[in-house]
Amino acid sequence: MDVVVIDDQTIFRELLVALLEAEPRWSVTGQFENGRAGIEFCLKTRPKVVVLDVILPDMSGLDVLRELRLRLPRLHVLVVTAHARHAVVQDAVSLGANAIVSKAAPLSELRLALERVAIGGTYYCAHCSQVLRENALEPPKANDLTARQREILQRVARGRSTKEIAVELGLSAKTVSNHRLQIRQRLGLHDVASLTRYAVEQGLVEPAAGGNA
Amino acid sequence: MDVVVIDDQTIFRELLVALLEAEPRWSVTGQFENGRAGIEFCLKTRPKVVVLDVILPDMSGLDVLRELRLRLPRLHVLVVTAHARHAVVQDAVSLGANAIVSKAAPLSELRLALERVAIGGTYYCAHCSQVLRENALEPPKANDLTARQREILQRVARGRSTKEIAVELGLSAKTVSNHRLQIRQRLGLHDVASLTRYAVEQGLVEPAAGGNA
DNA sequence: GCGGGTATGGGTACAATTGCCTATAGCGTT
DNA sequence: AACGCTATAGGCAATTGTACCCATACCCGC
Repeated sequence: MDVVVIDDQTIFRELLVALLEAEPRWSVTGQFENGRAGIEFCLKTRPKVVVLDVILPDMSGLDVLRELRLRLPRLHVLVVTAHARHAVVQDAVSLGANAIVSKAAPLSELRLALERVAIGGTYYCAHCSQVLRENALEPPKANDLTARQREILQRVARGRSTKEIAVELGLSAKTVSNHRLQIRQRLGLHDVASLTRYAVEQGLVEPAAGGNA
Repeated sequence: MDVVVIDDQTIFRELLVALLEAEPRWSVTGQFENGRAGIEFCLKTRPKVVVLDVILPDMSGLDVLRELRLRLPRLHVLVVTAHARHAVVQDAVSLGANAIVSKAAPLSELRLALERVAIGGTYYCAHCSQVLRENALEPPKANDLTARQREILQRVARGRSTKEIAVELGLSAKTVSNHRLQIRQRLGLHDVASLTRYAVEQGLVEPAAGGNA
């Protein structure tokens, strides 16, 4: 069974390839550390299975997945991810990943997922299943913020004080304070540092500390 | 040769263990996904070599390294890191890591590093050597932080309060408070949000908020 | 219309951070 | 030996953020 591995962590990638090559059932025809080269190779050689990491240097693994789905609909894609966050898992499934496994899952789950996708099945690792269930149960806005809240959060993550935000937005300091409380409760993050990292992750602010004071 | 592996990415860890166990020269006596359990095991069993990841859920791999160095000076530690940033590489070397290998390096470098540390040698992967040379050439920048300050900053960026940090490091809350003041003055960043983004940029913490399962 | 969520404001009390001062001890450099 | 830097620790006052409570007003869907 032909397999292509796309992951930028070379050691991880080579370890995985070694594992696969050790079993006669698998044959790794190509391994790549960026999305573009991996896509080109898949278009040319049409492997049966692709093991795809989410974090790649040139593009997101989810973008790779989208492109592969468009041009090779019958390809089986197993997504592996270091950070099995809600948004990532949900997006991967929505984009048609046949399987998704967290790198924090035991190796046995990865093996199982490989066998499943090889025969056209699907597999979601235990943690990802949990995430999917939570997403399905809770209305989609569960971990989403309103536009106003994002506006506030963005400024909090830029280091603005409650007063400054109030002036910038023409509000009472009390209103901003209440918004901040709402945000913290909704996200379950009760300190500025965690809120900031969340904002960085969501792309609301750039990690660069300087330059935008 | 007894080896202990400490890495929170289970799949990576198990792949590495499988690789080591496949060679009679190596014997993996324990594998752990957090720093505390790994340290306890090392203190009890005194292995020859520890393969240590920098990113761990409970504490930084560099903190683990410091503690292991204090209590088991003859232990050989091979540090592996997903983000081979300047500060991380420099700190690892300063703390006495016998080898440091980026996860982006080829597997062959990891094997080589293992063989070197097994006989008491050292090894720095190509990229890490490059980083070390650059650090050596450039005089320490004015806005660089001391190891202690980075340790504090890392915890601040993880959302820890001054009190919590004091308890974690066994210091007075006042000392931590003074360190925080020093850090803010040196970086010219006078709020937690900016400090957090700086820490994210420097690779001291991951942007992921909350538990990064 | 009525309930739910959002946006807007206020009050109050407590916890935490901040800014600035002091001081001692260790460590390496000159 | 003297100096500078770091790490340690304390005091004190002001500011800020937090966690609760409350109210009004708007809009949307049932």
